[in-house]
Amino acid sequence: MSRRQFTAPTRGSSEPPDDTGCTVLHVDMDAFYASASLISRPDLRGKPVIIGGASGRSVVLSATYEARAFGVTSAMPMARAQRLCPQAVIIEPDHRRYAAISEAVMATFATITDSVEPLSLDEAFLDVSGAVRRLGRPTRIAEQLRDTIADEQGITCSVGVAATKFVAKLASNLAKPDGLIVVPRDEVVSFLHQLPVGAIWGVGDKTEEHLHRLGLRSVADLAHTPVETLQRALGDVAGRSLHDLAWGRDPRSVVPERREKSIGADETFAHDIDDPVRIHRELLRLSDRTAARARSAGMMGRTVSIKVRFADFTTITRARTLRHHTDVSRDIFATARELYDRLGLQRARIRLVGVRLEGLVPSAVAPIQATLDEPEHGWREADRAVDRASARFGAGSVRPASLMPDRPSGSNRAQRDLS
DNA sequence: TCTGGGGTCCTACCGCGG
DNA sequence: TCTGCCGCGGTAGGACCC
Repeated sequence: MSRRQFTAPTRGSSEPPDDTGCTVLHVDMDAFYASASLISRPDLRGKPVIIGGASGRSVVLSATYEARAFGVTSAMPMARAQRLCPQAVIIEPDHRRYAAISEAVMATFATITDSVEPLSLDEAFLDVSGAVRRLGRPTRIAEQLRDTIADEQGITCSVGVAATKFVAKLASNLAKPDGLIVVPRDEVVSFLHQLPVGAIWGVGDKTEEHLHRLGLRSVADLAHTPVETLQRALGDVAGRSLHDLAWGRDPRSVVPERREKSIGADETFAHDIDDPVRIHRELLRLSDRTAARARSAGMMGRTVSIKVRFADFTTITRARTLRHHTDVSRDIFATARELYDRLGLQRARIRLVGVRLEGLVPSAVAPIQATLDEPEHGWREADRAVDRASARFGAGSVRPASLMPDRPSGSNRAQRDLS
């Protein structure tokens, strides 16, 4: 495997860049889902491959660089991706495999430093300041990391090495695929100022458009705009933060083990629906899934929110904060259903519904409130029994009657099951 | 072109209590 | 008793990320 060892960002010399003080590494797997899927399909290496669902409304999860050459990008509707690259092989996502590889990669990170901040399955920040004496300079650590991951997992990654998270992240992005970029401390400003505003982490389509309207196209433009002007345009926090980032100022440190603040599930229907019974059934299924995931994470939440997206793509959310924390499917469903019913939708055409549990705290510290109408062995125990059965016989082996497939009954009976 | 699913963070607004 | 101010929690929506 020929892999780029390092690249200085602003000069073409082959001298190793000065990485003094550059103790933040951003490691990002290259086309992670696609690379992981190809481990078991080596015959597809070097060919255009798209990872995504086969159903009409799914989008591209990832694509090999060969498919990207045809203009296929992640989050693009599958139908469009297939039009752009009809010869591409489509592979259904295998989330278990991705989670397993991610776990192994994170374990490799943990051998380098305790200070690992995962951002998602396929990327993380590492603070290697404590590892330099043991393992060598940051660039050396990054090289070793790339070799280890390639050897052990059979996939490549790109690494950015810098003094701050923000610059390390930009560097790994520019290093893709299969590269390593070090941004020496005294080159940060010149490195940043050559980039377009859209390269900044946190500047998406809307903000980029906004900045373009103000005549700001590069990070240098941003840096030389008075902070007050940016604050007027984007708000106090965003304006100040963008101005700081444009000068390479980023005080954020690597925070290991970030705790999740909400857990939820949503589902886009294959076709827009307007049948309240089907929507209630979907809310039940999503509430069930959300509660099971909260229990498996050992968390309980106090706010239940629902999301409804209509056929025209407008989206609304409604939330209710309960008196006590819960991880009980029945409680979450009852609240979600009430929130939905209160919308008073008269057969509006709905594209997506979602359920989310927010304000999470570890179950161990959440006060458990027994309700007056709850039997001695209450719904929490029933949920736990379902969790145990699911663990033993597979997810979905036990579920509410209304979620059983191929029911011969009509909507009246389904309605009763939900109540 | 026609937009998934999982999240986080920010802003604005409102009602409430001191 | 009324009014204004302020902080806070809750809610809704939007932008963004992978």
